[in-house]
Amino acid sequence: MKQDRPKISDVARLAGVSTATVSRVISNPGLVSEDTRATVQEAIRASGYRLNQAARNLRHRRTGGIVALVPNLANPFFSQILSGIASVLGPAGYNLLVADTRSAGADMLLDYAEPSRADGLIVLDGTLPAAALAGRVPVVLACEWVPGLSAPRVKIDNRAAAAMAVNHLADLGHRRIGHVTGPQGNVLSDARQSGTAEALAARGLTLAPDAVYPGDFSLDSGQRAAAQWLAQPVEQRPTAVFLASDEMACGFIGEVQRHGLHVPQDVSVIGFDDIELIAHISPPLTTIRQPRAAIGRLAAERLLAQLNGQVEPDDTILPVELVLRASTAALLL
Amino acid sequence: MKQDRPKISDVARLAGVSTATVSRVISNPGLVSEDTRATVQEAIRASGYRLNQAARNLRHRRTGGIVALVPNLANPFFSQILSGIASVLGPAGYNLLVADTRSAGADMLLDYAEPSRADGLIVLDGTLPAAALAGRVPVVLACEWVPGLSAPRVKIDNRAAAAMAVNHLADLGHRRIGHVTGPQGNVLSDARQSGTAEALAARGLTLAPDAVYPGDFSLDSGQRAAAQWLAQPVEQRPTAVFLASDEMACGFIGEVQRHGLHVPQDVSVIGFDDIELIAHISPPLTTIRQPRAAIGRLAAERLLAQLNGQVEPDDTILPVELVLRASTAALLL
DNA sequence: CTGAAAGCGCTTACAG
DNA sequence: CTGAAAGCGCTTACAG
Repeated sequence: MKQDRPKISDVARLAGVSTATVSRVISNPGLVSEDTRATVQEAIRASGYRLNQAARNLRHRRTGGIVALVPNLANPFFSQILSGIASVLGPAGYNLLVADTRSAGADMLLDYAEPSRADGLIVLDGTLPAAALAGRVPVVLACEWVPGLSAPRVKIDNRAAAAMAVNHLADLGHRRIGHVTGPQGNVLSDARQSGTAEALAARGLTLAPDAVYPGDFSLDSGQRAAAQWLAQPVEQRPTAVFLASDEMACGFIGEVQRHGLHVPQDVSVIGFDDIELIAHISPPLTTIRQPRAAIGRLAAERLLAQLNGQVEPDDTILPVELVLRASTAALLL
Repeated sequence: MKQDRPKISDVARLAGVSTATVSRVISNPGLVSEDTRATVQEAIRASGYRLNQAARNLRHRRTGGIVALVPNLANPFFSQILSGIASVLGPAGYNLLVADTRSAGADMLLDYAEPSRADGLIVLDGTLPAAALAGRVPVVLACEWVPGLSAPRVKIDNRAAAAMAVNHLADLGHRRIGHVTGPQGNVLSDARQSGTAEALAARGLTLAPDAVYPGDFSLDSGQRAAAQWLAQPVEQRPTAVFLASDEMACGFIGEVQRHGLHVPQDVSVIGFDDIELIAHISPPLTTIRQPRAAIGRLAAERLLAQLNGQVEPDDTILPVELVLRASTAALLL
């Protein structure tokens, strides 16, 4: 299209040196004498030369890109993680490519795990097939993880986090405690549900089957869980509910309020994630905060470390935090 | 790293043909006889050959990537737009690269507008300098736009959308109508504020200076606006407020409720965007819906059209929709 | 229909 | 410290 883009040979001609020297001035100036360097730099300036990354990458047999595989790009939960990833990838000279695994086919995934496509992968979707990812470009798993795939993981302790939520409710005197789960087959759902059951058991309580409401992290599923809860007899239904995501908690509270009941008077509600908005709803939501930006940053750092040859397959577990707001209260006797 | 990745010459040797023929089988099979094609395809299969995109791109003088320049990746507003963009770019064989313009320096932006970095740009940040973007790779502006930069725009009619909001409030009998603005210097803020003033004027009402509250689209700024509103004398302050974003509306409502007042009884509130969550808060928020996924899809399509040589510098204006929920009500006399 | 050869724009041992 | 030359892995006019 543009024949005017100067290339390295144009600069070389202008400066009266070889292309090798120009290349050195660009990528390893220490190798070049001060005089030559100045001449070349002037020629670069004068010609308006800009490095062609694609050519350099081909030569280096790398792509300069890192792909983030996200289950659902439209879900705001991931935007802050991406933001964290971008904040370390950019300065390190890598492009961040994003792909939505829900809308991409299986063959697309294979393409993304191609060394010619990306130098590494940050996988945020635990439902991907391990086989498609194994033995290809370096991978880091963030938040979710792919069972059977050995790769560094950057995550929180979901069991312990769930226990934290449950203990908070139990500390407030609640004994009938319910749980709204994440989607079936999701590693996070499982971990949070077992964490819930274990924490209850540790306090002599049980997670009754009719106190477990199936959800899928979405607002709508939280609303449906509330409908189920509302349909139960008052003396049987949980007085406090731990939901595996803030979105669900938001949907739950909205539905409960729509039926004239009050949070936390009629039911205490605790969520998970600490997405920004839920601090501003009424009542502000008590929740477990996940350090999303930090997860993104660390995942990116782990991947860069791998690319630089450091081998560190250990998991990184980030701390969560109980954020107390107004949606939970002591059980009224 | 891996010496085992077969290249086109390996396949050629295996099939007993030239590399040119292999290349043709891959990218233009019609040019090759059926027999040869079968032999080559078998050799590809047997060798496990996969095309090296970087090399093809260098040869084609393209990168295969489109960069989306987002003001703030952590803001959920953009995730659905990105999702729309990704849904058309993927099938068209392009990678979606994302960059956060807030965290990237000015020189980084120049890099992104490099033909060696990306084949095109989707700009979602109207505050970027036109000079940095002009005369470089093809650009499409989405949502926001850069004044003075001539490029196709995919957006809504922000003035008309603001008028829609204001008219709804006026139809409910409100006469003192307030407005919480977006950030200073943002093209959307300006358009929505003038739309508000014009619509009021058209009905014989005015936008009083003390009924304009400065915001920046964020939750916190909505909360601050509410504090300002609460500090005004009851008989002077607006009975209805139009906020330039849902996040601000959410912050506004939360603060008003925290002070014991009720929405919409004490003040009607209408937002902008229709982000998912605000349908589930109490009261559910009346708002103006922006078709975010469609904006993303269309922006991507316009860009692909440009890349294919179609010239169409016209703007695409997408329709908005008034979504009636419970946060607005008739003025009580 | 097929092949030899040049070239996309860089980088880097290898000499000197 | 610098240059000539090969090569990263493809594609595509040009011949035949």
